[in-house]
Amino acid sequence: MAPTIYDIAREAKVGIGTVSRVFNNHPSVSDETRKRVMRVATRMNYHPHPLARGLAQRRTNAILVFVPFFTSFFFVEILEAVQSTLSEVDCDLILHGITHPDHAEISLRRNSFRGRVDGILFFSMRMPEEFAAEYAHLRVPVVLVDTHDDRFDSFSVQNVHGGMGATEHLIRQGHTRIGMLNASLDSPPARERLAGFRQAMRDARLPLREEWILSSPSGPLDGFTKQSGQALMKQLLSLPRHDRPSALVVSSDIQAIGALQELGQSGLRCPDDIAVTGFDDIEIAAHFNLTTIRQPMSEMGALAARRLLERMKDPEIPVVQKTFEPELIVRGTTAVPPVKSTRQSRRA
Amino acid sequence: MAPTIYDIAREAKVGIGTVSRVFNNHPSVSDETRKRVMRVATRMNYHPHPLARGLAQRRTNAILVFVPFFTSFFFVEILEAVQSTLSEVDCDLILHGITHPDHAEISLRRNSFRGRVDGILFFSMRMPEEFAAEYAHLRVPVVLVDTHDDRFDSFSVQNVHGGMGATEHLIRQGHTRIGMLNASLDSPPARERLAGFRQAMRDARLPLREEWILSSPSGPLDGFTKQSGQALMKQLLSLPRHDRPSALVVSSDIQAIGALQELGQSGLRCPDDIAVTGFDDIEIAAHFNLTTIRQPMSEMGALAARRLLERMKDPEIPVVQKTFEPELIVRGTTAVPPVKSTRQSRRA
DNA sequence: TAATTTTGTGGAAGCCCTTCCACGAAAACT
DNA sequence: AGTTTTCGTGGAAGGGCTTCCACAAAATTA
Repeated sequence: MAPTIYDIAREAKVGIGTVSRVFNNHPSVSDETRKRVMRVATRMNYHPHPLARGLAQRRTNAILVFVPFFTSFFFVEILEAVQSTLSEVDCDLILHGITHPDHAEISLRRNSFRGRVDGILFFSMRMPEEFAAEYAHLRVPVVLVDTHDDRFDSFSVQNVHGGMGATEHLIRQGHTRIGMLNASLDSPPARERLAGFRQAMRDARLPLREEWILSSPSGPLDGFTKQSGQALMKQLLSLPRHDRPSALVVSSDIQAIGALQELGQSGLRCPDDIAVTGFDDIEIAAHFNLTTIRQPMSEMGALAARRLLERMKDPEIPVVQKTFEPELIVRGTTAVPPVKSTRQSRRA
Repeated sequence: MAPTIYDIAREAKVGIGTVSRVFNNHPSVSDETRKRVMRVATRMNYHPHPLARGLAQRRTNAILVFVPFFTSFFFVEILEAVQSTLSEVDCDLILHGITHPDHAEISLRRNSFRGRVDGILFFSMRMPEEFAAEYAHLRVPVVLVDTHDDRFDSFSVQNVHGGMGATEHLIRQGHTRIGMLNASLDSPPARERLAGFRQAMRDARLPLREEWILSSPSGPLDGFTKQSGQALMKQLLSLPRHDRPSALVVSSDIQAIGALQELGQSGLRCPDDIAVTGFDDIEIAAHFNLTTIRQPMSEMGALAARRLLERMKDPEIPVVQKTFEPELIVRGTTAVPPVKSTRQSRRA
């Protein structure tokens, strides 16, 4: 069997405490002893048992990450950032990919209570109240990203500004007849993006045409789907030609892509007939040449992970709520009509 | 603090052994006692400590998954499949996303030795020999996916057949002047795909023009990158116009996309000037309308996870090497020139 | 030189479980 | 009736570590 600390102690002719101290970089071990222990440990291929260590130290060196699998696009980027931050402190990442928001609860219940992990990183979903209350009360280190709760640190993007930014961009392009295709209003981000849109329109004294402001019904993924985008666009195109907007703010890239497809199938062109903006800047947005609002997912992931580590060190630090400014990424779907964009040459 | 088994035993007026038995569904506990213990446990919100349990049972209920982040495209799909399989048995997934193949070694060294996990799932990378030997010797349950080693169970796609399939498809389309843009020959899959290409060409008695068979130099990701595809295409296009192939088998989608971009920038059209096939069927392949060879990643992930669980139950079961037949997905980049494909309408 | 402080070390106790052995009571047998 | 088997249970031992207290030896101070 694998050697234990006792084996090393015996071989190196020291006490077990000393071996432990060597492996924890405790200062009060003489250089000579330390070297001797290390030599024996290397020879015997000794590695401290993580579970035993965790049990004794009352920590696990692992955090639980809840990500929705269905937002597969940024989530890779996020995970990458999170992991690279965690690896600096040798902390494991236990992944719980949630395929349906309701599963989050089950997943939380089964895991996470006591000692399994030292902290939780929770992405893009609302944490069920039962757990939120429990965690807040027990001071379990929890950090939220792309979602919000007063009781926990949270990192999210300024959705209102994003909605405004997209709208203002279209206005600057000369559009005055602007509509919005939104996800379900059940989703806080969707509501915020809509608020930004309305605000920008009001600020520019442009008319808000309610029949141009369409939202998904509540449904899977709160309507952040290609199907939803396609359906909403179809609904919009049922309006008579002369009574359509010339530009649309869409509440997510994935919906925008659905909308673009519908547009294409109706023989309409983007941006010539209708300009479109997305939201998120997911990987394929660039390939669709989609103007969009970028969320700094990677940055948010890294900062959130770092924050979680701090909170694990000291659970009493005050809660912070940080918001990020989204960034407008201008591409072909909002090119000013007269100027021919270069996207024509970029096809496969 | 959180209640322990002792607290429950005291409250329920039973011994600790009994409490433990209740939580492990041990049969020899009377119904009455079981109920009483459960009632107390629920009231006190008791949950067994996973680390203590792991230490005592000598297992962790966790497996380590190594995935290359750089293949971000399928990896989401894989993880989803793996996790859904694991969740059936309440096993945790510790994720090690590798950003660079060399990191795998560091990651393996730090983790995985002894008790941290019960098994390892290793994707798409060659396992460093040092560990392979160690694991094989110690009978650590290891399952490989999209990579191969005689000492471990492995699940991978028939790359040779994939290469042949792509080539044969082009031949059926009427192409006779066919080349290949390959990743680095350091990579076994790259070599196998090339072998398939050569085989198909030989079978069809078509000439193999070595100057049309280009491979990436060894480098980052073994040349499975957009940059590599772009560079190889550029190199190919440096041939005089009349001396170019009319179709190219490319060893991965990501390279194919790079190649297509280069093609576009040179004012050439696909498939009219040069037809292209990819490999993998990553998410964006569909958006590029890329004909490709699909790997059943999700299926492989699920089967691999299941196999790992079996091996964890019984490490002595014989090693199996399963290969999957890849599937040809025909799209626009190999459309027969005369027939106008529908992809023209599908743009944004 | 004696008294004090510092340095390095050993190992018991404790972290929270599981598992096994022992044992009394009840049930099933002579 | 006594004897054997079964059932349900208690709790010690053990899993491999950390941490703290005690203590001897060495270094410092008076």
